[in-house]
Amino acid sequence: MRNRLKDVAERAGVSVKTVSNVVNGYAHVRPETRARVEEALAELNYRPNLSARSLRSGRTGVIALAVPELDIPYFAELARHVVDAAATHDWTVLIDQTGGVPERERVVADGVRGQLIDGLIFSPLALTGAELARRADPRPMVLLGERDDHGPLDHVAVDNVAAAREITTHLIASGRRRIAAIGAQRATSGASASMRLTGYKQALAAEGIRFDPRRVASAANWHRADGATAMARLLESGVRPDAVFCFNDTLALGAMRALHEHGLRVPDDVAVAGFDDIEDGRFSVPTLTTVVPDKAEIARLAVELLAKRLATGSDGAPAELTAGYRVDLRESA
Amino acid sequence: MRNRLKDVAERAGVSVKTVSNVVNGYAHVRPETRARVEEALAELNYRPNLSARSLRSGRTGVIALAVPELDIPYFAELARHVVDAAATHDWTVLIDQTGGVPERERVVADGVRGQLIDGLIFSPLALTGAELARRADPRPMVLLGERDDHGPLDHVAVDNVAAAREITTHLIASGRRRIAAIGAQRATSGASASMRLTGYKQALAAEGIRFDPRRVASAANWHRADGATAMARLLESGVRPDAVFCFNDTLALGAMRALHEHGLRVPDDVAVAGFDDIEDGRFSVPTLTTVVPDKAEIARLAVELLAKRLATGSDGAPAELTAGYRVDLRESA
DNA sequence: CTGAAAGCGCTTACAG
DNA sequence: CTGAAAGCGCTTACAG
Repeated sequence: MRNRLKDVAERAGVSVKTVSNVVNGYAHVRPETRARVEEALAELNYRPNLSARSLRSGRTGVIALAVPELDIPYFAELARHVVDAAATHDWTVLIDQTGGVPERERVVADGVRGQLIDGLIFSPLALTGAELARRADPRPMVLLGERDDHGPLDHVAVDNVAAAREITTHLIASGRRRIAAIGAQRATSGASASMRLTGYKQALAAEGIRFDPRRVASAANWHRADGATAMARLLESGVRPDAVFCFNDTLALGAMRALHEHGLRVPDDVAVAGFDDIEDGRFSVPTLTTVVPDKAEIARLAVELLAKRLATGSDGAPAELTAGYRVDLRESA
Repeated sequence: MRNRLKDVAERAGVSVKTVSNVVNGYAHVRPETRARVEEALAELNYRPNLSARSLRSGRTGVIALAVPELDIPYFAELARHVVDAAATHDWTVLIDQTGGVPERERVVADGVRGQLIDGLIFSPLALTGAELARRADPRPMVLLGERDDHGPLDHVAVDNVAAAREITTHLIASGRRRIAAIGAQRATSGASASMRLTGYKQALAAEGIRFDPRRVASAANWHRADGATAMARLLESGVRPDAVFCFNDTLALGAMRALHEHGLRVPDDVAVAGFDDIEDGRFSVPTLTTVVPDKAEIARLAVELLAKRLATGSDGAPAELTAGYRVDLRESA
């Protein structure tokens, strides 16, 4: 059974143009004509061929979201919000996982998708702002996540320095002095790590606590296993923290696990704070004190930025939008 | 800057056909010609227009994965494996979230995507096998998740009854007798719940333990919050379980939280077992004993089934493939 | 308010 | 080994 516009037109006894008008909701179609067309549309179960439509119109109605990994809860939750926000524009979201691997990030930035997508929302880990700026793909791209080197690119972020400072200040205010940090990374892996480290240092300085680099544990990745390893390393190195600020929640959950294995209680012996507000942290034992970025707002702003570029043909100065956050005090600190 | 096949052809001084041959890797192009074309391709930064290509070929190279929610860790982990498996076929994956809402599931099954996708991998919750079988979309679809009523449809599943029986038997073998179950659902929400309940009952019967319906708590959804609520309800109802089999890991994590809030220790007072092997359960305190379905195999089998349909033009009897699982004994039971 | 026709960029028989 | 040309299904000026 064929069911092209042409077949519908023949069945309804009108021209292809008229069927197209009805399908696309244009006004100025006589009610009787419209009814006949709609009947034919239903009878043939007509579905527009999106390839043909986009070949003609230059738009596919598909945007891509590229994140390091979908099974990192933060990105899964973010993806869900992006899908929801995109739905308000009738856009479909195609999800790319880069693994944070430079080569795969480059491929994403350079538009491997060919003309499959209208635009890209990208959370890069490895690529620098300069590399991103000289991408070969002309389609609009919105960056997610904090960067210190963003070139002339739209981007949406949360004030990571302020948030990290605020939650560290809370640890200090609750009487902790030997505060460790987990999650430091070499500068190229996005800037979240360095900004959260900066906020941590600022809080210490403001309260007159000397920064001790031995209390900072790096983590190449931010999975639970990395948090557990880093915490164990810290404990076994002789540093005796009474609190630890983990740069994300999965690190924190891993750190809590390691503390448990070392016979230490949270928060009695060591207070633990995270960043991201993933669902796990609301049900862990103990529940996790964390920074709650407004993920829905991040997604909404990113999608709207893309919509604006798509509407204006990519003109205009790059936008730098900031989404809100709050610190949620729970049981762990 | 235009960069169609035609522009490349003009620059290289050959016909469009020859450029197409080079782009698509067909043999029989003279080396000098190939070199000239490749140079022109690079100079113009040529990207094929996927809309045009698929309008012509009838294939888009995109498959869809439809799951209830991406921020349910099991589905996020599964999605990651599907994306990986699809990559081996050079396919891109577009992800749909249905929320388990009947109307949205119907829209997915009936192929709203128009001709955007070549096939669909679908994990339905609300739709019955009969409803799925009479879908309006001719493109191949592979079902994920256990069903008792699968019509003539390809599907990939894990033996849920056996797995549930096995983990419940472990609880009994470790000396528990008052074993509760959390996660029962009315039949329409997929069949995972009813199959896991069946396996649970079979294990009790095999060991001569009377089934007590008061020990079964239902959960409309399977999030952590639902597990916590169900566990609390069970504890407050006067049932005094010494173990609980939760129908998935997020329920189990929520249940452990509720047990903690009621001052009960896991596993000393109450043993807890889950299903799914999400990453959280490997780092929770205590770590979670669970059924480990082979998610990579599920994804691989589903993608291969789709590939086969796509290759044979959808002919052939429906396939019913079973992926493996194992029970992983950890600290909670 | 409706129709006939061009053209989006590609692939693919068909010739040569 | 290479070229000229048709056609995939749609949208959109252009006529009427």
